[in-house]
Amino acid sequence: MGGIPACSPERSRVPLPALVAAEPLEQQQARQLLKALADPLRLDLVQALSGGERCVCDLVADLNLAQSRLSFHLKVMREAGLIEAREEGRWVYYRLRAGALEQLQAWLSELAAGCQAPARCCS
Amino acid sequence: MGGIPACSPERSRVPLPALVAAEPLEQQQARQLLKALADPLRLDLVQALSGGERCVCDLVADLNLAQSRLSFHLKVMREAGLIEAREEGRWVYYRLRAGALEQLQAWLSELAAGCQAPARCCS
DNA sequence: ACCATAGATCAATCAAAGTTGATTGATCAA
DNA sequence: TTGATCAATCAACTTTGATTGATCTATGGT
Repeated sequence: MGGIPACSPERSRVPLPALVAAEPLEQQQARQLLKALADPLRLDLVQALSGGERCVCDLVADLNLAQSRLSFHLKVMREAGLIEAREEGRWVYYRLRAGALEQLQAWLSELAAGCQAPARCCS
Repeated sequence: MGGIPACSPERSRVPLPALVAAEPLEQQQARQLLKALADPLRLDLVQALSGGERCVCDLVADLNLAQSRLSFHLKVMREAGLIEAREEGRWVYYRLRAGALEQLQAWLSELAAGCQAPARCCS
């Protein structure tokens, strides 16, 4: 039919930013990951995904929440690089990015390294 | 003069909640820690404290921010158990709680453990 | 072609966090 | 005692983030 399909902005399952391999975390990336984790619902999602990949419709059913709400939070997590998606037919499966978790651990580890130094006396 | 001093609510340097030893993190505690970390200014603070204890006046000067603003964020971090304070004369020194960082690492580690399981097919 | 389902997006609303400036209590030095 | 400095708190305001319901595109079955 007529009309050029052009770009279809809907269902835009693009890879998205995503973190690069096992590089040490930039502060900005760390912040996004932490923010993606620092929400009650998203923590429930992380928990649900900690056993392995799940599709959206499962998550909607298991956690008993509005689909648009879930979609919103998945997007936040995806954009932070905390999870990634895989499409299969009309379903989308999400899983945690183990690499992101490892990067965060490494980042925390560095913080902990020198934090016990005695105070420089002020004034 | 007259009047009972009673309790002085100002400068209430109480220990505050704080986490217990090296117990595994409850979801609620993890969330508080993550939220305490997931803010640009607080990340700068964490960075500043990662080299060791610092007093508030130093932090105000180094990061060049309003004192009340700093105080607000220190409180958030303190209540999350991410940092702890030590008073000395009219100064207050803050430091990162290494234990909290370790707990978070352990928590992340558990998440990463099983997250690579293949999808259960839905529908 | 038609309809049902999966899932993303948008606009509007509402709630939670952060910012600012002023004030207050403590502590210390002169 | 006076005055300066440190740091916590409060109230008013602004900004950010989450929720809701509606809409829209894909996909797949009939």
